[in-house]
Amino acid sequence: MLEDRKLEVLRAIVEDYVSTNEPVGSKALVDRHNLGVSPATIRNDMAALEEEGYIAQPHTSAGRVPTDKGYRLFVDRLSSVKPLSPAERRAIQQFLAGAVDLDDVVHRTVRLLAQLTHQVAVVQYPSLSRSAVRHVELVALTPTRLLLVLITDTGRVEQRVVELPARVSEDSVADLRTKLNACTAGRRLVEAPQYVSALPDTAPPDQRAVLHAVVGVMLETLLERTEDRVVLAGTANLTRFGMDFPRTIRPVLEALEEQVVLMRLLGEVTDASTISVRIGEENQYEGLRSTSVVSVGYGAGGEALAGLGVLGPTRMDYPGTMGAVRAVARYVGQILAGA
Amino acid sequence: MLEDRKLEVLRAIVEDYVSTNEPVGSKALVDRHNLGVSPATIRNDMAALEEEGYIAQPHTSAGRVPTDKGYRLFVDRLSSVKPLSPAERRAIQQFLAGAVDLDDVVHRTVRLLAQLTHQVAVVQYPSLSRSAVRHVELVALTPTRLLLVLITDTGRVEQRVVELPARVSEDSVADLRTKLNACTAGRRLVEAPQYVSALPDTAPPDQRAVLHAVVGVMLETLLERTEDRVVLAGTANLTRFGMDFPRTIRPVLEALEEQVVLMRLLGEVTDASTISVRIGEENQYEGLRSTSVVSVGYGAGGEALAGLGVLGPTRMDYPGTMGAVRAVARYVGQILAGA
DNA sequence: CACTGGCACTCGCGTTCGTTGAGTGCCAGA
DNA sequence: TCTGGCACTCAACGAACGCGAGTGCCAGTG
Repeated sequence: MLEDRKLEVLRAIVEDYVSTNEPVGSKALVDRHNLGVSPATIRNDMAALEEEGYIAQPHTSAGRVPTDKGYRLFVDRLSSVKPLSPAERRAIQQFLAGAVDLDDVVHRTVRLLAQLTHQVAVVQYPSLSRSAVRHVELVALTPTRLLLVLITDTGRVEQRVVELPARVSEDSVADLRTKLNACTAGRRLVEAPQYVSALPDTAPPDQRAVLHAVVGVMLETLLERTEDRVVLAGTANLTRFGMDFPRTIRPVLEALEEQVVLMRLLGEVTDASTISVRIGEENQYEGLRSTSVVSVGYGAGGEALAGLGVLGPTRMDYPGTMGAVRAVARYVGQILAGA
Repeated sequence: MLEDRKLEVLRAIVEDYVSTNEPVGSKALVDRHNLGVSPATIRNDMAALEEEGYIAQPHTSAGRVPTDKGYRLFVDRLSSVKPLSPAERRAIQQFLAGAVDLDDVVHRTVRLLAQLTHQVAVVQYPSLSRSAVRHVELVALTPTRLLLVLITDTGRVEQRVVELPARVSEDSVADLRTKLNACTAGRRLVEAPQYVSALPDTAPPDQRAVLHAVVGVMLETLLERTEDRVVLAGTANLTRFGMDFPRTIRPVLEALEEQVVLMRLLGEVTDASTISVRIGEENQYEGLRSTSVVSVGYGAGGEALAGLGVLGPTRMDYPGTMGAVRAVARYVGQILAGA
């Protein structure tokens, strides 16, 4: 009974604080939510909650504000993901359906997510390492220069120029192309290197040098840039924080410029069905200690190819944000599966 | 004589204000620059400059601040582009030389520019419309689906999926590929459509439908997305404005999210040798009225393929910024010419 | 005629200081 | 276990005020 009400009070505090952005006091609490008790009673509960570290007061004689720990409890036990309205779903579907290629899908997604959540949205390109080779193309630019184009089953295209140690004929380019495709098509990108690197040994001696060059670049493409690209949108939403400027927003903007940091925000996501929420201090990166990150994996099938999510103040509408993130991830998955 | 000194005073005001970010008064002026006259004399000059609209005072009994018109005069007549130090040049060259492909060049460039100028940097991808077709590749994904890959002489690669109305054999794909290349290779992208669109008429009737589909997508690729991609970096530098938060930075961040606005910032650039400076109110877009944009064209040869530049407060180190922008544009041009 | 020193004036900024009011903790009583 | 009452705390607000940087104007001088 007592425990139950305390949790109810915490939920009320989180909800009020999120919507008003002002510390919430005992009086306001009983007014807005019809708990059947007096302010004094609530005050006792609040004192207990503070004792346990779920809420805090910015200064004496101010209302209470949820702590990171408080939000955590709220997310884990007091809230459920809020589904989107049918109208919103329809809008998402229509917006994403208009995309013409992978680039377009990703860019549309990130903008959509930013608009939907009014926060900073981050979308990772379907990662090379988890997708498979659909086709390898070799194009002779000059007799000693090839363009290697790698196409994955997620529609991603990587290209590299290969400088050759010797001239090659159109025929041997075609031969090379066939060989490369034979040993990589359909393979996961993580597996591909072992097959590719064995290639030069099987070739006639006069082709080895050329093959080596091509294989070298191919391996480089497969390994080096396995998961680099991230797109973001909605940074203007950062200004909606009621927060003080340089101390808070500056480091966040700086963090968002670091590809590495962004990747790590989403990188740990592997499961397409569970939504990950990292709140305030739970974030690794120091500049993001005052923000929360809601992310989820997405992909064509059941397994996640990459992550997407949003970043906002810890004072965030978690149920709504989680709903939007989940919905967008699903629709993107559908689009990718269809394409 | 009098005119000369007035201009000197204006220059001094701009320089002091840029470096201190505080309205500059007559006393401080004679102290810091050794003009051989008394503060009272300067005051007269300042009154005249204010009368003519080159400077203004934020409020009575404060020092003077340059107006947009003042900065304009400063840029046009009182300053010269400041060349970079040899060390900086070396750093630029080394940093850019490490790039592996066009994407990498662009991303490195934008980060470099942001770091060099401590401002928001914007770099446009070499525009499709001004570059030429190097190669067209067709890849059969399934019997009724082709991947069209368009490679330009600037290293840019565009790809599209083509859904075919009928099954095609490998042979006819090869045939198609040859035809497409024959009629487009080496042509400017702006010229290409007229050659491509004539293609279906010359083909045997049984190929027409397929050819139509391919040509349709090809034209779409050539026309629709002629100049879309822009990359930016250094938004965190916006926080270095001493400015008040929501009123100033918010609209700027919003503007920077609009691809269209960004494109227009650089879009007018056509000449690779002259640096364009747009100051405050000179900007078309309303949200950027408190900022200045320094931009220049860049390209492999003499002619500009695209633009790059930086955006910052009107209170900006124009000579230094112009120097950095110009230098970076040159080196990028070299890299592109070499690749 | 251009420049200078002097002087009165303006006004933003920072400080101080009192007031206000929301919110709290605690306690005695139902 | 809850409630009403009460004294206390303290951030926020606003008025008052002195400071000082900076100005405009003017009479005087080479």
